[in-house]
Parts: sequence; C-alpha cells; structure tokens
Amino acid sequence: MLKIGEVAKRTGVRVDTIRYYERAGLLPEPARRPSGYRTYDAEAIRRLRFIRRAKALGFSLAEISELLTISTRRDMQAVKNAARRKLSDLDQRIGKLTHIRDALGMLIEHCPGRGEAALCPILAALNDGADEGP
Amino acid sequence: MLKIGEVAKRTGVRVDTIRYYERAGLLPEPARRPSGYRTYDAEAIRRLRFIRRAKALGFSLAEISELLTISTRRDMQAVKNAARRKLSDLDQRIGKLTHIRDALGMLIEHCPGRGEAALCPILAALNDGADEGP
DNA sequence: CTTGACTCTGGAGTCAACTCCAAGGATAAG
DNA sequence: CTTATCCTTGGAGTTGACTCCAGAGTCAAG
Repeated sequence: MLKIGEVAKRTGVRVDTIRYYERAGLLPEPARRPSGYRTYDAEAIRRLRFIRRAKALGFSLAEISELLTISTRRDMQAVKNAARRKLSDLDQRIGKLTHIRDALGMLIEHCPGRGEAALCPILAALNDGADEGP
Repeated sequence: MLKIGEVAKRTGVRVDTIRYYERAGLLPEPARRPSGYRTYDAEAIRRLRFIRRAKALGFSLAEISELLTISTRRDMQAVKNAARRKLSDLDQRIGKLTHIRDALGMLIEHCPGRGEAALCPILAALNDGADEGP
C-alpha cells in the first residue's frame, strides 16, 4: 500500500492532481491509514495510468470518466464508439487547423517582408480579407 | 459615428466583447456622447475586423495586440516574422494532433467492437500501453 | 409622453484542468 | 529526539476569452 507521494512518482501524476481526480470522481475514495493518510493499491495505479494514456490520446477528463465506466462494464461496442467519436473530433480539429495553416502559409509566401505596408498580403488580408459574417 | 450595438452588428463582434477588447487594450478608448455612450468611427470598425480576421488565422489576443502595434509601425519584417512564428506553431499543433489521431485510428482499426474486453486493443493500450514517463 | 430597445458601470461567473496555499499533524532517517 | 520530508484540509488562484448581471440612465419611434 502506497502513500500518495509514491503513487505520484510511479504514475507521473502530481499529488495535487491525484487529489483533484478524486474530487472529480475519476478515482474512488482511497483507503486511509489511522493517521488519515491516503493509501493506494495496484488498482489505483492502474487507473491513474489509464487516465494518463487516455489523456495522451486526446480524451478530456469527462470523456475519460465515461471511458472508465464503460470499460468496467466491458461494453466493447461503447468503447469503440467513444474512440470513433474522438477520432472524428480530432479529424475536424486537424482539418480546421490545416485550413488556417495553409491560408497563413500562402500569405507568408507572397509577403516580401520589407517595403510598403500596402504591398504586404498579410496585412492586406487582415485589413480587407474576405471572411464569413458581417 | 456609430453606437456600440451598430458596430457589433457590422463587425459580428458582440457588444460585451467589444467592451472587453477595449479593457484588454486592443481597442483605444472611444469617443463618448454627452450621455456617456461610446461612439465609434470607421477606423474602429476596421480594427475590429482586423481582430476578427487575425483570430480566424489562429492568433491569440496577445498576438493580435502585437500585430496591431507592429502593423501601425509598418514594420513589414516584424509582421512577417510574427506570421512565421504562428505558422510553425500551427505546424507543431497539427503534427501533435495527427500523431494522436493516427495512434487512435490504428487502435480502432484493430478493435473488433464486441466480445472479450481482453481482445480490445483500445483498452489494452489504455491499460498497458507504452508511453513516456513512469 | 410612453414604451421598448439600447447603453452605462463594476464586478462576477464560466470553462477545463489543474496548481498553490497555510496551518497543522505524521513519519522516517540518523 | 530532532529534523526534514511528507501528508492533511478547505479553499483560492491561474489561464484565455469571453459572457452575464443588476440597476440605472438614454434614446427613437409612434
């Protein structure tokens, strides 16, 4: 049985963050020593690593909470669906960023980087560019 | 000379947001009517549109503030450099998201979506996957 | 003149995901 | 035993970019 600091070291999740996850309902209330110190078992470590990896895959804490629930229900269909939703979410964000990136890249390519402000396509786009809305 | 609500309509920026930009230093203090109402001229409209477009290109308000300053200094080199920095910033974010996307895509591809939890590569990755750190 | 829509202010609330704090008690190493 | 390090709590602060509020004053149309 480990103290919170040791758990933090082993999982790479800070002490404060572990307590925060507990408050947020991502971790169950841990056992306590007579002194009040939290003690964690191997399952808690596993759960924290699960959270860390899911975060690395772009899931939010709310989504991770859901993932934890359905994974203990062993509902494979639901797990896969959640993953698919996240994938399309990622695709959308990437698409949007790429769109922006390309627009900006084009402007930079055509900017001489010196001389008259009027000749700078970057400023031109910002000042008179077309966009949606009024 | 326009009241703030009319400016909001013409620029697609909400009234509250316009006042917020003023507090944030992105817009100069506007002239006032005797009643205290803010009044805006064409320049203010231009500036708000500039802000909107820069936001659409992925600039933060802090960066936009900088852009506004250097663009009135007509320092083309600085404008281009800011744009370049933002481009590489965008490239990094896109690269990172794409990496995550591909990892998740791979897991989904190999997930049967039914049957034993042990056979689900998504859960496997979350429970035992390799990653950086402890 | 009345009514409804607009505007003013200062400040608080929102979101996510932490991060930090102070004051006090517990524990381990030497 | 002493000291250094750890742990506890409730709560507040952070970031960025808004968004909303109440209560009071202003304006335009009819």
